[in-house]
Amino acid sequence: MLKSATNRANGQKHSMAQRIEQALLEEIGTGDLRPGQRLDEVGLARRFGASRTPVREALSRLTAQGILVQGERRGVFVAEYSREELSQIFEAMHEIEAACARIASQRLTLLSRSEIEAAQAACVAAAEDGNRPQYLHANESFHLAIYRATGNPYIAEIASEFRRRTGPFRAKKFETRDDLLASARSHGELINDIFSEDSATASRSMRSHMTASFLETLKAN
Amino acid sequence: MLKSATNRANGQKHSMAQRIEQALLEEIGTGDLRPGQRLDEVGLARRFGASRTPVREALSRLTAQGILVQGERRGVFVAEYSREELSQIFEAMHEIEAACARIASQRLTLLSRSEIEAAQAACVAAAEDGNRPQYLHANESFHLAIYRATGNPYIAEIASEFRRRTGPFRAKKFETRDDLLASARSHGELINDIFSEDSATASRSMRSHMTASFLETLKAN
DNA sequence: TGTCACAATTTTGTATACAAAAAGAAATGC
DNA sequence: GCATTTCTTTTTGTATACAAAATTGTGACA
Repeated sequence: MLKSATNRANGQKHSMAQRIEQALLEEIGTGDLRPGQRLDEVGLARRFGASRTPVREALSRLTAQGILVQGERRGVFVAEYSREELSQIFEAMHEIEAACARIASQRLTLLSRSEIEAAQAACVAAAEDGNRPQYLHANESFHLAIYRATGNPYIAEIASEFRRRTGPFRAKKFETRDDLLASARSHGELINDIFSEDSATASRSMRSHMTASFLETLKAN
Repeated sequence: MLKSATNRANGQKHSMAQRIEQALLEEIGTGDLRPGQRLDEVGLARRFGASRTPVREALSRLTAQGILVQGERRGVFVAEYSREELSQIFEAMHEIEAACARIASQRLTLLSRSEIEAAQAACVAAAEDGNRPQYLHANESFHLAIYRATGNPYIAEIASEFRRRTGPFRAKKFETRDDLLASARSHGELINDIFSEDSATASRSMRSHMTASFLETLKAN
């Protein structure tokens, strides 16, 4: 297959490698690709109508981010964590998220306040509709809005990365409409504390939100 | 060039792509490759006696880690940060390192205590000799020992990553023998506080160590 | 002298080929 | 029947080729 059939044949402005990376990230995030599942280079290449080269590049980058892992034997797999590992990852997230909440509460601007509130409104709407995929998306936006509110893209990036890594595990805990409503309520309290302009309160509140989230996640896995 | 000339021709058990990644990481860490410098694919390929394929893989992974950045125009560059960006990165490190110190102080084992003490002894020795490269290495080991003492490989990895990213900037501040001695003394206080078994003290002490380090780094850049 | 067009060059992304290594399967010996 | 060896198949890593895009260089023309 010649180059001419790759880039412009579809509507994307990104390279094939980037598109594959995004697509895999999406499928892992939504749980279409399960933890522990093997990713076959030639299979993916066929699926995306590309050669192994861009597939390899995508896998390599996802591996560098810890989303995928190089198996002991052969092949690349969707990262799979034991309860012990999951607890360590959540401990790390716990720390980062708490720091984000503290910094965000110290630096709130009108813009970031609005973004957080808008995201929360979307969460509530999706929860009331019992629309799971929409809630998952709104929930990500909500946390991203808090990360952005820190004004520090480096912390925000770390936090997002952990969120991507734990996506498939956290996703499982949103089964019923009540799960969504409970999560949205929890957001509400969190917002109050972040907007309270007392950074210690904000940080403590985020810790408690994360602890709850972790317990739910453990139950669902 | 055929494959037979690649893997076993040298003494490494890693793939060419991994060796290139390591080599570049090393050179960036020591400052041989300066921030802002362009990395040419074909040039690197020639230099390592390989083709563009493994070079590309190495660059791609280093880019995913934020060590390198994709230039606006063409080419991949060693990441270069403005004072503003540097301050944001140090803020993030600040948070992570403080969390590490706190957790480490809560979980100290005989082993991790010994590792930290051994690393510090190496720092002191290198500082007294005025041996800069050796001090740089011992300094890394010291901080790595603290990260390991958290018992949490995920936090440790984040902390290490930041350390790699800021390596070339921090390295500049160790010019004279007195710089090394001052840094080693600062470690001494930090150890005392981490070993004090009061995690709040440990965290506060690390914050002050990092703040000092940041000020020194800013002066040197 | 400046600017526009257009040719030459470099750089990037992808495809394909192939050899080494590993895993799996079949055959051989005990 | 089980262990060991040998043969196949799959998978991985790398080299090379090539076309599209971007950059640079060059010259014509106003």
